Amino acid sequence: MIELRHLRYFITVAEELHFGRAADRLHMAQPPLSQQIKQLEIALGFQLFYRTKRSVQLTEAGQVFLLESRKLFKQLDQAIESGRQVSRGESGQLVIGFISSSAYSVLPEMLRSFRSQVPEVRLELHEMPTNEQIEWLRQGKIDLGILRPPVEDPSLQLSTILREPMVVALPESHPLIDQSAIALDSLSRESFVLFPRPLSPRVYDQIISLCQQAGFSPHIVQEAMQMQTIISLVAGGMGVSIVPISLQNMQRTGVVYKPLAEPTPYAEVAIAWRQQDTTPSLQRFLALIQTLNLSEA
Amino acid sequence: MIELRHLRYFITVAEELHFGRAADRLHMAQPPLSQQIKQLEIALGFQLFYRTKRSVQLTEAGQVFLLESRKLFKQLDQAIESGRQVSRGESGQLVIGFISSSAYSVLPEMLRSFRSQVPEVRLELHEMPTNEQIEWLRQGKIDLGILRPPVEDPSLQLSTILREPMVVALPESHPLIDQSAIALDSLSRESFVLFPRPLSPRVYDQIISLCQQAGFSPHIVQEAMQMQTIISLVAGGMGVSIVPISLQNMQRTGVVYKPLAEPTPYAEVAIAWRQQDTTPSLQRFLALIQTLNLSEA
DNA sequence: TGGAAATAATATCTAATAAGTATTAAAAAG
DNA sequence: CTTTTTAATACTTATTAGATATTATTTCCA
Repeated sequence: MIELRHLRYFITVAEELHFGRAADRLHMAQPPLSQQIKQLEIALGFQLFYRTKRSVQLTEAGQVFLLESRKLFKQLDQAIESGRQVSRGESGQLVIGFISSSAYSVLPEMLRSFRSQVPEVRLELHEMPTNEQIEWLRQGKIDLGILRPPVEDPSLQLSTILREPMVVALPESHPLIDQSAIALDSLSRESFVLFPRPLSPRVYDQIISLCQQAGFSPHIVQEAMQMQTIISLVAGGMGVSIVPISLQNMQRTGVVYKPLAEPTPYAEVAIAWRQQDTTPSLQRFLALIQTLNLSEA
Repeated sequence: MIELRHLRYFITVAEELHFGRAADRLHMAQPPLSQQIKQLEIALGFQLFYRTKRSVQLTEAGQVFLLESRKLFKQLDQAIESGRQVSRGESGQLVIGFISSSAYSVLPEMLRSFRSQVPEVRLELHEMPTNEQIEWLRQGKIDLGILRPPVEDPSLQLSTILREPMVVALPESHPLIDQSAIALDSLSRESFVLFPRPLSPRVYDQIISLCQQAGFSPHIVQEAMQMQTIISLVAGGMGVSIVPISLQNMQRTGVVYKPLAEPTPYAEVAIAWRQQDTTPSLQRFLALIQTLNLSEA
């Protein structure tokens, strides 16, 4: 079996063209050097040197193999170097999952500052709902999730990065449009467009419970996975909705957002990652998020 | 000291993500495998795996190093293969870059004699200007360049193979055609067709400077990358030019070549190759060129 | 829960093999 | 023709890769 030792020895002998001197340079005796070179020649299947009893010369094949061997060591050095760089977090990649609504709030700011401060790390982004993110985090398919709490899984670590108030989204033709704040009970006869409960059970239940307190059960005419879709449905007059305030950033025409008259529920956004997962890229991302004030985004 | 053994073991463990199974595949016991991997990590200076007591995962650095390690073995195989080929006398190929004008001077003779004396080496030829050849030599895309000095790069070796006088190229309808030699100042009102300076700054500057000495700055109406094109433009009456004498071999009708009355500048042609590059094919080519007398070509 | 199974690490021992020593054979130098 | 140089061979020693036995956790399942 060929080992790097063989190549190191070969290169030295090829440079010295003298077994004795090469052995000196390698801090070893001459006979084992001869043996190792012979071993290499047998493994390769061709002669590296023309030897007489007194002199040593490279064969043509030996010349070619010398160049290739040197290249090999260069490449090894480079492999080690790039490994070290990655281990120091000076390059590498970070795979991130995010909920669609975060694209209108925290995500842009996070990406911008990571890009500018850690440009050597490649980012890969996947839009997906919270429950799917949890699964992908477990399987190691993503390194970081931007999602809505709660997350029960104890192997995942969680940090809340944003608490945003919920607002009412109305079609611009709606009669309540002139009010500065909407009382919930004025919506008791309205059709509601909401996200499916599994997407964010906590926020969903908050909304339902608020309506209950206002004395009615909301009439849900349509569910949609994506916040964008919900907003589009509202714009199309399908109904009203209650959504996180950051959706305002979408600038969708045909929709007007109004604060609630009642004490507002808050929708939280958190980041989640595997507890044991300590890739340098991730560490840097987490450290950077600490420094950001995302609540205004 | 890192050995290929370490890399073989690492690759297997990385593929199995399981020390026990990896050890099986390697026909060895699990403990020494753990030890060798640990040894490798110490030598590299970074972790390759995240290990818990029960599971193994590649670190980011490990992922990078895995790819690099595989490349390394591929390159080793290739090194062995090309060594074997050479040893069987099926020695590979020689890739040559050449300036277009050499096709009318040194190149044909070089190729003919190499072909006849070293038929087992395949030749690959690329026509390209000097500056491009230098780049390709550096990148190892060509093994030998036939080009115009100067070449500054210290990693390249140079040998001049031809010094040829420059002559004036005139359209055959030109009034000066009856003169046996052309005095430069008689061209002060002429339109010139020349190559772009970067192609051969030394020759270009020589021409300009000669004109200056004759008391005028040449009026350059057209530049062309290829000497053939320049000659065609002259034949078409676009202007006159000053070109290496070997262009006569082109036998282009409609053009007449006349020596200069002034002391002639010489255009040199040289061969260049990587200093450390000593493939047998190249060596033979270089040796052969020594034996040729190209100055008459 | 509690115990069995799985799994990587550690400690210790054995065997393979790399390296060393002594010597030989041949060639070159004087 | 002797001395010196040099690589190869034969044999011994030292190193270290690998094997065995065991341990410490963790996971899985009853």
